[in-house]
Amino acid sequence: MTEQGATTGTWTRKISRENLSETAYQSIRTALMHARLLPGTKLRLRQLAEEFGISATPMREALIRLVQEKALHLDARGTAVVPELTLDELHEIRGIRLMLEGDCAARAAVRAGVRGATELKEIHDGIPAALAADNFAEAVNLNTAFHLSLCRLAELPITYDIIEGLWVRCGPILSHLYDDGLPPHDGEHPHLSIIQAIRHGDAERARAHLQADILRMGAGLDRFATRPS
Amino acid sequence: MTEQGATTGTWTRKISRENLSETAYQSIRTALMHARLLPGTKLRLRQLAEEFGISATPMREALIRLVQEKALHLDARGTAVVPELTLDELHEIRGIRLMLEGDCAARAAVRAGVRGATELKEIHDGIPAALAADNFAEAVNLNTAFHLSLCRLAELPITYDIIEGLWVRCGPILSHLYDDGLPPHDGEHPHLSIIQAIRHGDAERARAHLQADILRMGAGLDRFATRPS
DNA sequence: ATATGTTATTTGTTATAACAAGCAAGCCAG
DNA sequence: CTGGCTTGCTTGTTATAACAAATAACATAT
Repeated sequence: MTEQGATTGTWTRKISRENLSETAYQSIRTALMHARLLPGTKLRLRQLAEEFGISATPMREALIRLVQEKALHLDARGTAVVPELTLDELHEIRGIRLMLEGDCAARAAVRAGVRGATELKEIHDGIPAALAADNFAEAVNLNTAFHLSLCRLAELPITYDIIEGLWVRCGPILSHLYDDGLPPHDGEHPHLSIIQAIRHGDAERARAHLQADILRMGAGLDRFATRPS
Repeated sequence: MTEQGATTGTWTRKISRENLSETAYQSIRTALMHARLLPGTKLRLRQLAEEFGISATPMREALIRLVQEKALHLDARGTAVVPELTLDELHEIRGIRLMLEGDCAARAAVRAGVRGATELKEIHDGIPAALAADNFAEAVNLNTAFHLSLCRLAELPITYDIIEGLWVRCGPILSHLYDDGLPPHDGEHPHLSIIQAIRHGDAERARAHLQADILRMGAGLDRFATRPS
């Protein structure tokens, strides 16, 4: 038989002991983050379970987890529903992001340097390409990926989880950005300024440009939050 | 029969339908926050369910929720266990708290004013009293209550939830503070400085004193985090 | 026609049992 | 006595069914 020493590299891949609930959880979560589920959508237990081809128990677990991170909420009946975001909530999230993502940008500039900059550049380059093809959804997804990748570079796992949670919550309303494209920018695209600051290891410039980018994007979103401020 | 108009006032009270899983969830959560569960403790599904007098299903739901907010984590087998906190994690949490709680303090000073100050004073006054009675556990709980009440005064619900989540995660290691009492302070107790700043509506002074308090408490905790920094 | 009461259906909640994987104790062979 | 195997038990995972509450549909009376 083939011994372990007889081959180089890994030929075994981890058998993902695929948890049914975990899989369902990830599916719904990325659907939320990719704006494929609109605010107000009801996620019914048995119906969803059938669509996923699983039983109610693991389906319920997936929904519970999403409710816990407030990516969904339960209505009076107990049905999971994609939440609407009030203007107040949107502003509060923006405030938190300015602090936490700002911190990540600053730290990424110190820790990631050139390596991180190229990684981000690669992601960002897809945005103009997607826009040229009128593929707004893809552009928005890449924008999300850009921000999250940046935060990952900071190597602050707890901070990262918080930020990702905020993005999941905002996901459903990102679909509104499709309505009339991404907000404009004057001069160089903010992402490029961020990338350059990181490449140069300039923490404070990275923070400032990232915060400017958050505010730019936020302006485009404000109009679409539900009225009851 | 008695008509509705025949009585004055309300004689009906809302019947809160108590969820089994919700109750179990809250129980474990406050146990964690009050440092009654030590790091490394295993929470076995059936065993816990029996202790709570419920079946496995709602018990599992409670554990899942706590795992989701990282108040617990699952070992390789899938058993829920009270997590240990590494020094890195502790430091990261402190950094986040400096920002978010700092913000809450500043905003509380503006929005809560004198009203909030008296509320906080009432909580804080219990601390020297508890210490005088050698009741460290109570003193630590009051300290937690002080910080969380302060954050509630800022009326930033999303921020508050994040902060509370961090406190839950730190809960189990707070028990180490019992070992040799709360960290000392020179001069006026930091809480009193915070309260005064809030009473005067001085946002920046409130922020500064709160951050000083976080650093003071953090110093007492550093020694006890698990080694693998 | 509207309002009210009744019934049927939908939907979340909990309990229970079958299942699978891991771990430990014990047993047998060397 | 030790190594490896088997057996049984513990523990998480999933499916299913009984249950309870809310909603919707329908019928009836005013």
